[in-house]
Amino acid sequence: MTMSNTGGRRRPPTIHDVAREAGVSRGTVSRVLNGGHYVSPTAREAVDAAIRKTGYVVNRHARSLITGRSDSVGFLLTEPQEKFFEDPNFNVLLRGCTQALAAHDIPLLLMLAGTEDERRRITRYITAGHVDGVLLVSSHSGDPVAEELRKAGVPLVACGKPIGLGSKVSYVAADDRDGARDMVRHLLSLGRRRIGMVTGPQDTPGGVERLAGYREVLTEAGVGVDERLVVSGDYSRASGEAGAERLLAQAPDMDAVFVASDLMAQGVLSALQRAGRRVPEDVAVGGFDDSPAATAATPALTTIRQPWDRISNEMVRVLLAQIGGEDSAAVILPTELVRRGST
Amino acid sequence: MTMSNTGGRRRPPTIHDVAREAGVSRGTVSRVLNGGHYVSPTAREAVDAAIRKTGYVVNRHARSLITGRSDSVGFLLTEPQEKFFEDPNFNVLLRGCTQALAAHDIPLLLMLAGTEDERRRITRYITAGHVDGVLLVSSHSGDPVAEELRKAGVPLVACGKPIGLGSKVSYVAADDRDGARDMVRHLLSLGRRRIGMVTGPQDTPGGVERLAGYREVLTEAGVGVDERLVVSGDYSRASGEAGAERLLAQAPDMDAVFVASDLMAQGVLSALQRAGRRVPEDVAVGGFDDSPAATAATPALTTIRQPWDRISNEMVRVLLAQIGGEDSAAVILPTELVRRGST
DNA sequence: CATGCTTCTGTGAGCGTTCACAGTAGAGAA
DNA sequence: TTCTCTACTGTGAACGCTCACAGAAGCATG
Repeated sequence: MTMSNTGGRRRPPTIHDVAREAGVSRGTVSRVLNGGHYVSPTAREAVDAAIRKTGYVVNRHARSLITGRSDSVGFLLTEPQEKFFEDPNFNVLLRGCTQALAAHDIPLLLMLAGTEDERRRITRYITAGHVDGVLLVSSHSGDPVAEELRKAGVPLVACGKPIGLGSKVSYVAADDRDGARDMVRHLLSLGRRRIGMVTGPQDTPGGVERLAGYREVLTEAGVGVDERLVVSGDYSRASGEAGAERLLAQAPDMDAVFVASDLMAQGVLSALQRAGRRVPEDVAVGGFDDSPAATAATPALTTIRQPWDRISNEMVRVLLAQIGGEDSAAVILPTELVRRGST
Repeated sequence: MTMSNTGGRRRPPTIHDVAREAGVSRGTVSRVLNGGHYVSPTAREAVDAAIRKTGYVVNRHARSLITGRSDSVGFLLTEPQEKFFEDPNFNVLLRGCTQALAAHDIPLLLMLAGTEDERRRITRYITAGHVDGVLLVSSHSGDPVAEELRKAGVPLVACGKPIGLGSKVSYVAADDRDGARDMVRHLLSLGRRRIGMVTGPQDTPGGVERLAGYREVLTEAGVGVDERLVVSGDYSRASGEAGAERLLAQAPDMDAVFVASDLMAQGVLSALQRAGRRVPEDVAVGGFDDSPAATAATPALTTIRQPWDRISNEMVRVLLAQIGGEDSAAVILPTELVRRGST
């Protein structure tokens, strides 16, 4: 037994201790630790045993000092944080990324760039090389922090297609346009022809794409787009409610509505109910996201599921590849129509 | 093609470069960087200028290697993660801690101990000294990870009083018992006497304390506790709904109900509505948490606000103090009754 | 026998800091 | 003068690791 200190500070074993214990040199231990080429089976076994016996864990600081890598990545949120922290999708994303990184033994550093001061601090922290790469949640256009990171050559993967940034930024996104197309086709297949839409904000890629999908399908189907059937929202419940009211006023004959988020769709349901319209009999309602709000609503929402678990996995995969020297990449993942009571 | 120097990898300036630029030695630069005792004004000025000019940022790995500190802390969640990531309180807590730490220039590492594998990895990571301390979210009893960290002498601050752990673990909590007392007193002051309760899980400190407060006030007031008026829930919306149904069956004359979380209270509202009871006329409903669910409910919930922003700040303060060598501490923060339409 | 190749191992250097210590200069006291 | 004290500065030695390189051993080939 090594000397033990009651409940406190014990000097952790170093690679040196392991080498001595295994009867080999530091170099051999290091080789076993990384990759492990050119190591004899006997040496490897001895080292493994010594590691187990001593409880050795590599000192990442020492390693980072020489490799230049930090073996950690940042999860950067530059959006207004209240909004995102209330968003269940964001939570799934954060959780998914943390777990995907954990599988590679890479810790995730949570970075919230709210105030100007925080933005500066975080930018410096990242460009100084204290993380190897950044997972970026900042879908809206013209983000100065992201732009600066891009310029500094920091490996970067955005969630959702970044609007403001140069084309060289990697991103992973759900196929918003195709999802919207699916939903509108679904509504058409139910015989609806006066299909309204409550859009998302038009400075976000998702908002733009979902509207585009809506327009495309209606045009292709020969139904055409009636601009009185299109109103804009900001993904909030309240804006869905307001949007539905405007739609009912502008186009009382509306028989379906595609809402760009489930949360807004909840608001739409309230407004329709207040106006005495039955869902789905009078008006079919389609949401987007498949968030908890979708199942909590009455009736439960037909919606488009975004593959958040796959998105987080892909973001991590692409980021690690980029850290490894590969080129930037864009990954677009398919969505899925989930049919429930509202259509 | 490999990533070339077009916008990327330049060797960052070291303390050496700064020293040369300022015409002083490494030691002096280091002294300016930390604390800064025994540095002449001229030297300090020269160093500051050189730092600005070179854009120097300290290499944390090198620093950590010698100091033994990592200047980072972990935010550890050992609970089932789905549950927590859906909990708005958890999000506020995570955000608050991140920001409070950022003010000290300390990054937060998010650690999710879901699978057995992850638990082992995280325990090793932490006990190896890769973080200086841990903010712990694990209110339920008998957490093996937390216990191991405590034994290893890792600075630890829990959110909510940890049940299973030894008394030496620091924690910060809202005054659950006092909050519950406030709510029940409030209901009594409205003239209600048949006050039911839907409790939280009894293996969490919050669940226990809220029930205790309920019992205390009713006993003190001479009303007494009718066990048919007490049912247990698990903080989920569904369990609130089920609990209300049981209460209505066991005690149809119930004229108020204290629900241990807002989410459950939402379920209670649904059940009461279905049973034809008006809120608050027939049955007054009091929640706990003041989460978004409270204002989203109809009618809006009277509830007990937990001071989550203060909780996160205190957790960070206590943890940093403990890392600095101070003793463990327990901090209990007052709650606040928020009156809305449901009472 | 020398030469080359492959597979494996040990060694010294050095990554960028901090820290302990030694040293210097100037002021004041003996 | 000489000594002491204070205020400041410079210098090696670490910290624990990886990396490049030099060697050693085993085996086939010239």
